[in-house]
Amino acid sequence: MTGLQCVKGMHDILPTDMPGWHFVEQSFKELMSQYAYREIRTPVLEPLELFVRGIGDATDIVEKEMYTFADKGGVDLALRPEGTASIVRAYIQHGLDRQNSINKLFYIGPMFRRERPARGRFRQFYQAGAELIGAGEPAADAEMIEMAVRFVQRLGISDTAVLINTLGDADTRKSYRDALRSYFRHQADRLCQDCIRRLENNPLRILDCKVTACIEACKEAPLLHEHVSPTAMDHFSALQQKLSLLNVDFKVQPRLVRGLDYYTRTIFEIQGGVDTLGAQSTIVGGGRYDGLIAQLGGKPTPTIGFAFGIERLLLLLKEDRFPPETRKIFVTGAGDDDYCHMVTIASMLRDAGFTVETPYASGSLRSHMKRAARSGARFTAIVGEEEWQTGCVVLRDMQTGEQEAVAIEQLAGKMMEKQ
RNA sequence: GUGAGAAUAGCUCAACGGUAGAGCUCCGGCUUGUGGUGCCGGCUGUUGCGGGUUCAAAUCCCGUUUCUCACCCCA
Repeated sequence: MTGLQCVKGMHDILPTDMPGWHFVEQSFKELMSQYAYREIRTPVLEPLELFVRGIGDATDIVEKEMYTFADKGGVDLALRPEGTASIVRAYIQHGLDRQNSINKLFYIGPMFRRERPARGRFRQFYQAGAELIGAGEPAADAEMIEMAVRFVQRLGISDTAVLINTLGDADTRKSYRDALRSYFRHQADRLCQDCIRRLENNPLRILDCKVTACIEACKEAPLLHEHVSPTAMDHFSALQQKLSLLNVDFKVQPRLVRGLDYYTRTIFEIQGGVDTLGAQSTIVGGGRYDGLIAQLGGKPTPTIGFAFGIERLLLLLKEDRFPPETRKIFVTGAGDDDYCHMVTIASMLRDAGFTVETPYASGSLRSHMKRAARSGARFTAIVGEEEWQTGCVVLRDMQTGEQEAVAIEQLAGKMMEKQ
């Protein structure tokens, strides 16, 4: 294992891994299409300022966990750490709101975060997500959550839980944060070191600390929902009613919070695979961020979205769910002189839509059959001089071992009916 | 970023101070027109890397890199 290798936290996705990737990506694209979402692709490289303004520099994120550098012209650039800010940038830049008052967008692509790597957590990882821009109604939230739930179901992941909460509006956050600070200042001697730091940085995070003493200290903490405006609470109730109508099971989790400031009102997570994923059991996360577009220079527009990391999701998938390779056939001759016959048949079958492999080396039919078996092809067609003369091939079903002579012009049809 | 564990053939692992091994995979053969089961044979390693201790290090010690687990963070 000497020599060149991947940069820390980066990983190769090898051909044997691909069935899972295709399954996830195609399932997601199909789902998005069913809800009339359209794909958008944005650059991996963005102005650093996009994330500074979008995510905020209050946390460690921008400073410590983003890949940033000064370009030769002196412009500060960043490898995108997430999808949302770029989507919003493109939305504003191209005036998408003038084409449609509602934009339903989805994306898939690599993101970059300079975190400590762990199982299912990489520094370059693939994320996919959906954004619904221009609809602030509870029905929009409901559809977003429903899509996320249907997606996870479609992948065959069971034992999941859908958690929802409301963070109220922008001013709710401020007043609640102040209330938490003044409450926890009097509890400071009970809190762990991390939480004492969170007290100034990000007091909401104290609420989901795992230390027993902190959990105790939280018990009498002021409740977020007491600070949420009646309007926002109505929004949240309406969302819950609609989710019930959509037959989506959910649990209100009043302590569910987000690290970033731009979230407003609805936030949600799907958790699953606690046994497999350990502490990283959140597989889909989303929420409403009605203030972000204005923050990035657009006109105020309500927006909600969700996103998931593909690597983490793949850890939960069972391989037998991936569709097997079908319509594959191995075509071989019986001797060196059959090359011409072999490639003619191969060509014909490719035109008919089959995946076709042929042997390159000369060798015994035996060795070619061995290769055919290892190729995973369902069928093998043998075309030797004998067959060529009579205008047929020997078609062998590699699963059952049955074989028969089939006329060349009937070959494609014959395989179709057998699959 | 903090703390802990791991690293041996392509893969899963054994050897735990005394010449580095197995299973699987891969390659070839077992009547030159029949594979996946069987039998026979073959390839592959500076034991992650660099130092140290020792007559002798995969094995003990130090450093380093990568991975893994928990924490931090989580867009």
